[in-house]
Amino acid sequence: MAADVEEAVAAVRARGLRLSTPRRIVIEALFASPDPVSAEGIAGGLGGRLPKSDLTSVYRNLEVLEELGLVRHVHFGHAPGLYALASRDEQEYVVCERCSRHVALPADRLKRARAAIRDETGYEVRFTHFPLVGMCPDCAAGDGERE
Amino acid sequence: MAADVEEAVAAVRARGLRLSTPRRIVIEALFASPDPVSAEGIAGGLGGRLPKSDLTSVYRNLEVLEELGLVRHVHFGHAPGLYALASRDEQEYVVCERCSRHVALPADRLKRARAAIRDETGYEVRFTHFPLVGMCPDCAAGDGERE
DNA sequence: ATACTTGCAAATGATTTGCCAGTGT
DNA sequence: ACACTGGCAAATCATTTGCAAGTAT
Repeated sequence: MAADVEEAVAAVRARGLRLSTPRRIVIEALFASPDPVSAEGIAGGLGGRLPKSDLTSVYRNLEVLEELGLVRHVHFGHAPGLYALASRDEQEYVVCERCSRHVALPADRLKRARAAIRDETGYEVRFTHFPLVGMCPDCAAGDGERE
Repeated sequence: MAADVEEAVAAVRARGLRLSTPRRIVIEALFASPDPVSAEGIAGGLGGRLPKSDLTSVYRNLEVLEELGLVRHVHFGHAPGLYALASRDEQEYVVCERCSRHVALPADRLKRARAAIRDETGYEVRFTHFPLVGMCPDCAAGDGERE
């Protein structure tokens, strides 16, 4: 479901939405970023790789695309939300709250943890929208780095 | 470590800090709330139970008390941060991202999940500062409620 | 007396909303 | 043509910062 820009564009049209230039740029930006990007990053044109756009429109388009199920966003700690293609963001994240280094994990890598949480709480959790937070091995070992 | 207001006051003094009226009120508010409260809740006097205070001072005092290790705060989804006594907040939380219902868990209840995550990622995670997010049994069953 | 604190105003950062002009279909 | 969008300014929300006046020790 939406493996490239044209497919995403088609999905947008299929829902009766229009395809304006700013909207197309947002879509392209998402396909151009291997990692989740902030709205500001997209508005800034990914640092020159794409035309800049209005930040408000970027937010509004991300919202629309998220409703369509094409986009999703993650919150790393207190940082601004980061957006990514839903098709690509089947990953879960763990962030270090000391050095803010983060690791992306394939979808079912934390199956065991999820099952343990389900057993204990009844909740079906995911670490996609709000990632796991903790200490990375280095910071836990005592020597914090970065940030 | 700080089981009642006077002990907390003593801890503050022991670190060479002054004990002003606003600061004492923040401490009392934290002891008076069984659940985590927002800065605004404290400034509002917990709805009449305590004198109101200036929101800025509340934030500043919470910050100081957090540095002393007396206080800690949790982020439930996008909601404002909630503050609680560190001695009481050895709990971890699971929130439902649909109905926002949450459950507090005793400190070691998620031991297994934490261990699984440590095995898979090397990270030592805790669900105290940023809680677990997922779907509660009811919402997962299809019938969302509240909010 | 002298730092530490307060309280009010103003700044900040992320995101949203209002509103009217612009434009895709 | 007409509803959907864009862009810019202004609003919001939670939190922080500046700074002069107040006060605990």
